[in-house]
Amino acid sequence: MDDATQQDARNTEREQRILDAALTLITHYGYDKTTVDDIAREAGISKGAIYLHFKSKVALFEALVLRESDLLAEELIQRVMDDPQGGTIFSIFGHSLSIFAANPLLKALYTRDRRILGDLFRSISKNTMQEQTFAYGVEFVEQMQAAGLMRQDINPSVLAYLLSALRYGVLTVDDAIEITDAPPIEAVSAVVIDMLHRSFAPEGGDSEAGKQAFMRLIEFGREIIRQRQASRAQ
Amino acid sequence: MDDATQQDARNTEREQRILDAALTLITHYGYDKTTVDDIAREAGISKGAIYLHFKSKVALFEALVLRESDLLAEELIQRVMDDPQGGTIFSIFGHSLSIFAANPLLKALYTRDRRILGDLFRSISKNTMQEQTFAYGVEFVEQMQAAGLMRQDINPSVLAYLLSALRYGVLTVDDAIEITDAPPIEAVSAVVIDMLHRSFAPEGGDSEAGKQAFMRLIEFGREIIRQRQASRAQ
DNA sequence: GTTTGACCAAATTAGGTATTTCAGTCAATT
DNA sequence: AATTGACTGAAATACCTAATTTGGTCAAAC
Repeated sequence: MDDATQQDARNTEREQRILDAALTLITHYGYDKTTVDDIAREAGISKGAIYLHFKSKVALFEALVLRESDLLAEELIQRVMDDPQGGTIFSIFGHSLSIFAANPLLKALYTRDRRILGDLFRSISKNTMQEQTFAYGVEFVEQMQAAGLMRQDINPSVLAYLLSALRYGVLTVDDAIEITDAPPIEAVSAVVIDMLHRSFAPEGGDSEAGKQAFMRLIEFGREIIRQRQASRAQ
Repeated sequence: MDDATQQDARNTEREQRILDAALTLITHYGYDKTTVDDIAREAGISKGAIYLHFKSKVALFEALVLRESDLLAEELIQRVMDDPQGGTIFSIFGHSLSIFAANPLLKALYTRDRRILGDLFRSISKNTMQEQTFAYGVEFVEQMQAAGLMRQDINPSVLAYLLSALRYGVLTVDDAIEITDAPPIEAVSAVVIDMLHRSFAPEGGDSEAGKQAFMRLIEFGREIIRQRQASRAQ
């Protein structure tokens, strides 16, 4: 390993340390209350050094979101592939529920949680947020229906709305409604997967074409991740 | 009709006018921004007259919630009884979704919408809100399971959580997530009912015992309404 | 007997100023 | 060359006081 490469590795390592620090502080105190100085101290470096890696506080936050979002996507694919009953779009939905629930930053982003996003709540557009959070829009549902992964006799905009509502609801009810002893998210996800499968899986079981479409979907997801990582490395 | 009765009728008529005025203004401008004077003017009477009917602004609001909540319960029972496919707990859930979505005040109460509740957000406890909004808690689900109206092989606290999340999500997603051309709530409710029925109805179709339990549930609801109206009339 | 609206105290808001905080820079240090 | 932290201007916050609003009352009007 030559000097330049070693230098590079140390650089990325420190960048990750900065992002780790930012993640801890922001998810705990919120974006507004977390100062660049706080992040630097938590990462064990000076404030100036932060600016050797990120051109602004917002840029740092965006980099953090990208990192978390890629990690989540990778973990999601991993879990779906590992799940013996995982070969459906509904299992993707369910596993993503679990993972989102466990990721305070992306959960806050998806649910537009002002307590954590602070001022960013206004400045980041709804679209930006959803791009990073794998929304289930109408177009997506239509594609799934066309690919034979979802029942085609259900109005796609109704189904898309229902999936969004379900996801948003599971991630946010307990903020608004008093829930005595909330069940573990994994248990909820499992029931959700079963429910969606019973209700919206195409009649007649898994077709070979369906499985292929599912694998194309996974591959497509991986491709997106690769592209984003490449464009970030420039 | 003697004088006293006529007087009484005029009195209730005016009380309803006040509540109508309050409903319009509060759902439009929020509780804080709506003054007692505003309500009086909208109802075409003086501020003093308001206090002949309600001892305070909060008492007026509480009376409004009770009225709306009773009306909603009556309409719900009506719709469920009118629906040819209405004889299940899931149709109650679905119809209540539609009716809640169409009732800005109770929707705001259930979703704890600060924009409408204003200061009341803090002063009204979570429990009070839910009492008036027909929550689907664990105990309720357990009762439904015991009565044979819901599958018994599903963890009641998971199911209760899921139902709450679904309801909360459907009523609030569009506040947080960009939804292009949201479908009509009736269409969503229909799909929700079908989904819940496929997923959580007991195996083996509607039993006679199930139907009886359902009718007991309806009768129980009516009884609650009667009691509340009686206690209000004193 | 009813209903009104002027009236009051309490609370909220407006407006303005002093103080502090903080993102971002860069000369000095290592 | 890499890193630091004192420094700066802009922005947010705290603080104060004056002005306004508003829930609730009650003597006067109807």
